[in-house]
Amino acid sequence: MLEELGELTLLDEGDPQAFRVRAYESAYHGIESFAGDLRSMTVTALTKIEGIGKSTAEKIHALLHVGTVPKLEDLRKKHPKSVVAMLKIPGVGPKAIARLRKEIGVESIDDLKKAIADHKLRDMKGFGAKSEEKIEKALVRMAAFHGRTPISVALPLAQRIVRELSAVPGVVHAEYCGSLRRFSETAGDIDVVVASKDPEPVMERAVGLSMFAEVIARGSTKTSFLTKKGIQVDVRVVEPDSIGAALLYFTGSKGHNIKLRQRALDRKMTLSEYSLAELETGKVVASKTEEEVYAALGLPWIHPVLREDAGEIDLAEKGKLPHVMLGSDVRSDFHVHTGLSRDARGTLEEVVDMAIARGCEVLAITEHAEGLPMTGVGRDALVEQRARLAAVQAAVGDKISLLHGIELNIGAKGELDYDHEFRMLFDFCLASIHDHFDLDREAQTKRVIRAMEDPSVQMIGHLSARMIGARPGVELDMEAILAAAERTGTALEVNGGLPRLDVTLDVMRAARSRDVLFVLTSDAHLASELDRVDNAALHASRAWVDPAHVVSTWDRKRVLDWVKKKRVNAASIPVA
DNA sequence: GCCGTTTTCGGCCCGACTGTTTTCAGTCG
Repeated sequence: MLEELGELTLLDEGDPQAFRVRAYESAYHGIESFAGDLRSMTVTALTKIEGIGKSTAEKIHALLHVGTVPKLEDLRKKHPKSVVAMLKIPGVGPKAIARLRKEIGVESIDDLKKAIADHKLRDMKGFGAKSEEKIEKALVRMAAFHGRTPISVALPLAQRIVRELSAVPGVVHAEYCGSLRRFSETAGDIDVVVASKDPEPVMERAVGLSMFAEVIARGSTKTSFLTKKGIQVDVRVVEPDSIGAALLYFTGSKGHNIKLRQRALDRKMTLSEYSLAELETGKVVASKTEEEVYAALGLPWIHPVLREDAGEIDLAEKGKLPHVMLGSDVRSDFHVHTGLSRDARGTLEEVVDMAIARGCEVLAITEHAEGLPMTGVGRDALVEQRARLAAVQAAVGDKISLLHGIELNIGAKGELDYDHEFRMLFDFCLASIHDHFDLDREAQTKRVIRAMEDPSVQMIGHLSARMIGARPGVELDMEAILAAAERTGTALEVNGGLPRLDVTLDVMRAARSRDVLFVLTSDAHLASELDRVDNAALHASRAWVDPAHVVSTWDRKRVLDWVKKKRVNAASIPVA
C-alpha cells in the first residue's frame, strides 16, 4: 500500500521531490525493517515505528482492519493502473506523464506506443525527435527485460567489472557499491565507483567490456551502459581524494544518505559524493575514507549491510549498532557436500583440507539422502563414507572436528528418508524441502514442524526453498514455525548460496524476540564454495541477528555439546 | 506526510546527464 501510495502521489503532485512521496517511501522502509506484528498494533503504537506518523498509522490500521483506505481509493480512481505503469519507463517521469495525458490523451503504454508511431510527441513543446526516440528505445528495452537482477547473477558480474577497471592505468581504487555492497538479494543496477585522476581511459575500458551492449549516457565522469543481458551498469570516476565520500554516496541506501546529509546540515556542513565540507567556507572536512566522513559527523563507521535507514544512525550515535558478522566470525559449517552427492564435486579430503585452511573448527559432511532423485546417496555408500571420515579425522588430529551428517528430504507429509535407527547413527541431520513446493500453507507448515519434531533432526535447511528471482518460497505459518523451532530446539539454517540466501530476512527479524538458533552454512557443492558462509554471515547481519543466537560463532566445545543436545533430549520434546 | 536540546510550524539531500533550451527542466540515483 505504501509503495502504491508513493507512486500515486508522485503522479498526483507531479514533483519527484514531493515531500509526501518521500514520506511514504520512508514509511515503506520503516515497515520493511520492522520486526513486529502490525495486525495487533494500535494506531498510537504504529506511530512509534520509524517514518510512521499519525496519518500513515491510520492508513495502515484501516488497511488491516477495514480492508480499504479512502485516500488510496481516491488516488486509484484518478490514476488508473495503466497510467502508473508508465512510471516504470526509464526517462519518463510524472511531469511527462501529466502532459502526455492532458495534451494527447495518452492513458497507457499502448497509447504511448501508438503516439510514438504517429510521431505525435516530437511536436509537443519540450519534447523533440530525440525524446521520442529515447522513449521508444526505453520501451523496447522494457519489453526485453524487467525487474531486478538476482544477486547470484549481478554480484559475479560486478566483481568482473571491478577487476577489469582496476587494471586500467591510473586507477587507484575500484569497488562495486549500491545495493550489491549492501548485500541486497536483488540489484536494480550495478554501481561501480573508480578513483582516478584520469577518467577517460576508465570510460573507454567500460564500453569495451565483453558484456557491453549499449550506451545509455556518457559524460566526463559518469557512464551508464546496458549489458547484453540488459542489466544497467553505472560507472562513476572520482578524484582519489574523494573516494571515501563517493563510496558512501554510491552505496546508499538513499534513505541512509538523506539522513547523513541532514545530519551534516545540522552541523553546518554539506555532504556530497565529493566531500563533507563546511557550509559557509566550502572547506573540505572529510572525503578520503568513509570512516573519516562518519567520524566528522560524530558516528562510528557503519557497515554497508546496515545502511537501510532502519534506525541504524540513531543506534550508531548511541554506540549500539547491531554486530555485523563476517566470514571470519564463522567457526563451523554444517551443510557441505562432496562428490558422493551426484550434484557436487570434489573428494572428502579436498573439502576437509580447504575447511582447515579456512580455520573451520567443526565441519559436518552432509550428502543428499536417498530420497532425492538422481543425486541422493544410499545406505552402503554412507556407511563407507563414515569409516572414511573417521580415517581422515585420525589423520588430521584435532585441527578440526569432523561430523558425519546427512541432508534429509522432508516429504509431503513431513516424512524423512531411511528409518529412525539409521538416521540416529548420523552425528548431524539437517532436513530440507526439495519438492512439493505448491502445497498450501497449512500442509507446508505441518510437514516442516513434523520434521522438526523428529529426534534425529538438528536443523532445517533452506526453510523457504526459494530461488531468488526464479522460484518463490513455500507458504508457511511463520509464527508456528518459530514456536516449533524454539520448543524442539531445532536450528534454522542461513544458507549462504547466493541463489538461495534462505532463511529469509523476515523470518530472522521475526525471530529476534525469540530463543531461536541459527546456523550459517555454505551448502558447498565444491570445496571452493566453502567461502559461501561469508554470504550467510552478511545476510543474517542484514536482519540484525544477534551473534549469540548463531551457533556458527560459538567455540568448538559449545558447538559439539549443542550437536548432542537434541539427541539426548529426544524423549522429552513436547508434542504440539 | 514526518519531525523537533534551536522549532508543534516550517523546514525537508545533492549533483550528473540529456534534450531542448539561450539559462533550465526533467529524470535518475
